[in-house]
Amino acid sequence: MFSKACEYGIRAAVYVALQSLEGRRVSVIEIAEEIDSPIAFTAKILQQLSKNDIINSVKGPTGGFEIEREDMDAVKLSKIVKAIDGDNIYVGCGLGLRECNADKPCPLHDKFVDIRTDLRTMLQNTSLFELATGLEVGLTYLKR
Amino acid sequence: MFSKACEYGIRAAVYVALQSLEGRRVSVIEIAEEIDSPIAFTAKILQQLSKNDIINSVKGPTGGFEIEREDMDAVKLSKIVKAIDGDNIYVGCGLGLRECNADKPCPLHDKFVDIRTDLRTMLQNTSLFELATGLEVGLTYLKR
DNA sequence: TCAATAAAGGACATTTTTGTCCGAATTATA
DNA sequence: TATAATTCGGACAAAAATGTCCTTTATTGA
Repeated sequence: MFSKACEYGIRAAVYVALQSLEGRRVSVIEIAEEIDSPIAFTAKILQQLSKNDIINSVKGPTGGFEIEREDMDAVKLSKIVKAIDGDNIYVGCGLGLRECNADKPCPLHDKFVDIRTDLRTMLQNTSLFELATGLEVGLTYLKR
Repeated sequence: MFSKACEYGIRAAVYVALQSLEGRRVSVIEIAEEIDSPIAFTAKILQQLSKNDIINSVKGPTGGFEIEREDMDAVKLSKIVKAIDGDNIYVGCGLGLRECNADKPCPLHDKFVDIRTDLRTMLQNTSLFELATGLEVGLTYLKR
């Protein structure tokens, strides 16, 4: 569904949000540890998130990654997915046709439209804050 | 969503079904031409489909691929997807966690369950026959 | 100012996916 | 029986995704 990079990216962003709620800025090493991901690869992904204004990065001692409380509401999953995987998941054709649409549909088009729309809606409506609070309360997990 | 191999596999299977409805057995070359896919790669995928009893293959002159009318009903998309991509798409965790379930859910678990279930249901309920007939009537397309 | 800390960035390595090539096996038909 | 058409199977090639390493840059605080 999502690429590995995107999975790590979402998990990392949620962890950063959770810690920012506690007022803590976190390092790549801590993030990778807490979401169980390869450190250097995670660092690359965090750079992408930072460049796409999804999280903030601060260099130097006491540096790390963080996200403002208001951005947690503004940043929806769709923004993260688009930044890392592009939007082909919920825009492209299920069978890989370039020009698949209601006028010239692939055999799966109609059946796919609903699922794709549900997925898009879910990603566009789910904020980082929402996901972070579930974690905060101990209802959800980011590892294993 | 699906791998390229799986996209080609579904398109190939639908084309074989369509031609079998007309009583024609088709070659790899014709299939690749009609679904706009790389020939040799498509040949490998057809082998997989054949080994998984999704389509039949016949060697030698006048040989090619075909599928029985009754198998078109029995073969659902889920069988093709499982044969090529495995069932991780609609079974695995959206964020890549190995042990994600209702007891120990990832932050996206609840929101993903519905979409994943819809996808699984759709794949399990859609037969090759159904897809082939849409093509036959000229309502859908396999190229571009 | 200097040392230590942390992200940024580039080069490289590994693995997986996608794709190609070619000879072997099978079989219809002349 | 010989030939040609076709799939099968293995080895190889290329591209993309995943992952690592090391140097540079920025910044803090002693």
